[in-house]
Amino acid sequence: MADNTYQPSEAELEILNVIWELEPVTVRDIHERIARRREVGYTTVLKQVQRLTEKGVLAKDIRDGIHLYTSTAGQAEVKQQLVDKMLHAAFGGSALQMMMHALGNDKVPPDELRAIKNWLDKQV
Amino acid sequence: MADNTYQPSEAELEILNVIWELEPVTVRDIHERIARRREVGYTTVLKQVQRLTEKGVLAKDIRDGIHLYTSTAGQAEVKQQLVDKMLHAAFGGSALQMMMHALGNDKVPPDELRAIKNWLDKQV
DNA sequence: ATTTATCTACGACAATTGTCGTAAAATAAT
DNA sequence: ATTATTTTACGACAATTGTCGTAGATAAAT
Repeated sequence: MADNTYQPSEAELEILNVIWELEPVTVRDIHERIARRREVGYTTVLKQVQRLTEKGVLAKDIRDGIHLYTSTAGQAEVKQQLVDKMLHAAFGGSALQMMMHALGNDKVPPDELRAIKNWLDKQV
Repeated sequence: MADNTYQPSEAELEILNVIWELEPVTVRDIHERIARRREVGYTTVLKQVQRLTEKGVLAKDIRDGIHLYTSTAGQAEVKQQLVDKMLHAAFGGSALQMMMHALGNDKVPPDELRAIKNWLDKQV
């Protein structure tokens, strides 16, 4: 299995997101999902999936001749990782700074804000 | 000047951070700063700076034969941009999700949390 | 002025990323 | 069985990124 701290590229993350939601999945499944939102060739997705498998981030299981993929990387860990990296690279590790950029400018709906406050209350 | 929505790479951001703090700066300044934290050649930094300048993200002003650089990209905008991208790519646009990953696991000090709550109170 | 030291310009290179095309293999349809 | 369809494997390519080395230009020291 992959070490838990893989940093996927953008296209890779797009694929991982589908897998986390639907695993186990075929390449076709993934492509179908992604192609809803943007144009991309089947072989493009396939290649990306094969690379992720090579890297050990995905595991392949051939059942009845059908190639099924699952993730070996934990969703939470990967996302944590991504956030942490940005936190340090862009905000000097200040969660508050990041928050303000994430929430500050407009368009985060008020109920999101309220939900966050709620959650924070439970934390502290 | 660059359009306000440039997405710097990691090494580029590292440089931009120094510039935002100290501009106008020489390449030497930047290199000196970055070399404190990790080993990297002067020409490596120089090249990166030149590329950023080519892209229009930095502006160069030669005064008395000294090459001084400043940023044409707003710090807030660039960071906003980075956060927004991650917000959508990794968390389906849910600020709460992102928050929980940013703050949830461990090591954000309590006073940070309190500061964030404080700030949120003022927002809602 | 000549030499020395410092910067800048330029180009190079390997690794990664996003993207396909083509060919081979496997399945399904007739 | 033959043909057609679908999947997978493989390799290719251009763009980007991170990294320097070398050489030429500039400035400083003697």
